[in-house]
Amino acid sequence: MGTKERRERERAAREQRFLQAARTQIREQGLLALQMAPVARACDYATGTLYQHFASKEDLLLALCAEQAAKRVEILLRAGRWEANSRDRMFALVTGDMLFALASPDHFRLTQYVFTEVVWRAASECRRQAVLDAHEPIGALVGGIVHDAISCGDLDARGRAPLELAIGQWSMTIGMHTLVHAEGVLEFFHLHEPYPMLLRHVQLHLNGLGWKPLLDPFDEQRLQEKIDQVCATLYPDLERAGPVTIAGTGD
Amino acid sequence: MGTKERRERERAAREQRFLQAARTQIREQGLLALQMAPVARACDYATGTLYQHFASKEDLLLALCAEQAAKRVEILLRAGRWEANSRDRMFALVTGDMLFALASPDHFRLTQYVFTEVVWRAASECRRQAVLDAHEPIGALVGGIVHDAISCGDLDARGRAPLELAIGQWSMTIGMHTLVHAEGVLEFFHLHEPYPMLLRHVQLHLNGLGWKPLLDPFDEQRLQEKIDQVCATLYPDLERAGPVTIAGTGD
DNA sequence: CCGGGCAGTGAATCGGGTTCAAAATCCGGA
DNA sequence: TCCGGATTTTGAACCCGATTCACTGCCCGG
Repeated sequence: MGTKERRERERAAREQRFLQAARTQIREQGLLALQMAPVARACDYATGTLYQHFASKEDLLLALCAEQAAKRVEILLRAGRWEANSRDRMFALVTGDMLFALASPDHFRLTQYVFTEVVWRAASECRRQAVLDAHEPIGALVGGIVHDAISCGDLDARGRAPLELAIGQWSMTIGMHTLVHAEGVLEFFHLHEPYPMLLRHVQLHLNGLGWKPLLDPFDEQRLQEKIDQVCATLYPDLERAGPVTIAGTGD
Repeated sequence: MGTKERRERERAAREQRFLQAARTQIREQGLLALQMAPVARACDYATGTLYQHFASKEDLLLALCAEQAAKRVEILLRAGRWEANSRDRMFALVTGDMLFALASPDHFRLTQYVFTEVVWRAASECRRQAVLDAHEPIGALVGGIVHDAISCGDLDARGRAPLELAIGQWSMTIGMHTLVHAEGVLEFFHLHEPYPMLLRHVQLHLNGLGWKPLLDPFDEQRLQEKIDQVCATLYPDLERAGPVTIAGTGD
């Protein structure tokens, strides 16, 4: 009988509705104002029902994070599938991440919050695992690109594992997301256009690794072309207000 | 009369006691378990008195963050004063930050939490400003080092402002702190010894910038010497369990 | 020595996450 | 179709802890 199965499906659908409602509430009122009862009410369920899906408020936040992470992964996988040299694919990965961050600022605010000791600890073990699992493909993807680079001679591993070589890019990207969302910090130091700077520094770092073919990221023209190419080829759907421009005056 | 002045001094002293008590409570029970009433009680004051110093719990957290940031700045300033070439000073800065992070893991967990939208927004405006002000010297310091590098020819600015050139290092460092404190993430990707990797990637990035004198960070011997030199010269008091080692098998 | 004001107090208030006993619903078997 | 036990849903009550505020008593200038 398909009864059990149908139940299961309905339950999953309801969970989606809850997550959707939470997302809406966060978008409209901010993370700070998220409350459990209104989320349940918005879906025409009692508070208690919500707790059959999520062990706590933090648990719900992790679930939200995992769900959005899946979307992010989907974007990033495009870079992995791209028919281009290894360096361009690695760069495309960071670019995709940047575009996703610009398109979904809420996701990174949430992620930042979720990985905080206080929140992380307050969620259930299995939910934590789900968040990690949701991010796993990114590691595999990055590892794969580095591996390709090494085996085709674009990159000399110097005896290091793929992820050890990629962690510089990774932490730089995460750090920039953090800075962008740390309200007031960049303005305080008179820094603007953080993401274009990230792209430039990623190229610098790739050069430092000796990842061929080298590219001079201070050659505005070349760098801009590269970015435009990646955006147009892989992420035509993610360009919002306008294209990303490297420009900047440096004054 | 000195009455007003004395009052002021006593008030400041009390604030210190509150912060100290909060720090102790966090160290012993974790950030999650911090409660206002016990902090007040621990200092033999009523809850209400605590609120004469801090507008909210989050406000207290920001104050704690600002206070610890001052300590961090103190450490980092050593790198600025060091009689060494610009590149070594920049590297020493990141190394100092790493040592401070290892010595005060609580500080970075707190900082990560504090810069979160939810917490940041829940603190008072002037407290937020105080946190930013506490970090300002770091920007000045970094800017100064980059500036020196440019003017003595170690680094070609290519028309960029000092902080625009340093933001790569900065975001990489922040990102690594974030990764280190995101429980379970590094283990999940089988990455160990994050800070040695950070130091290596910082050197790689400096090479990418063409910041002279270049150094091959895959030359274990050389890199280790550099690290040892910095630690011994500038941070002899911060080496805890043992020296930082680059080693790593790369398998 | 007196009185006004100012800091300190901690019990009461308030808000919101979480629980759980009762009510409703479902479902397989007669 | 109807019945009774199992399962799910409900939402008001509970609990915890941050925050407030009416009251207390101390300090200081006159």
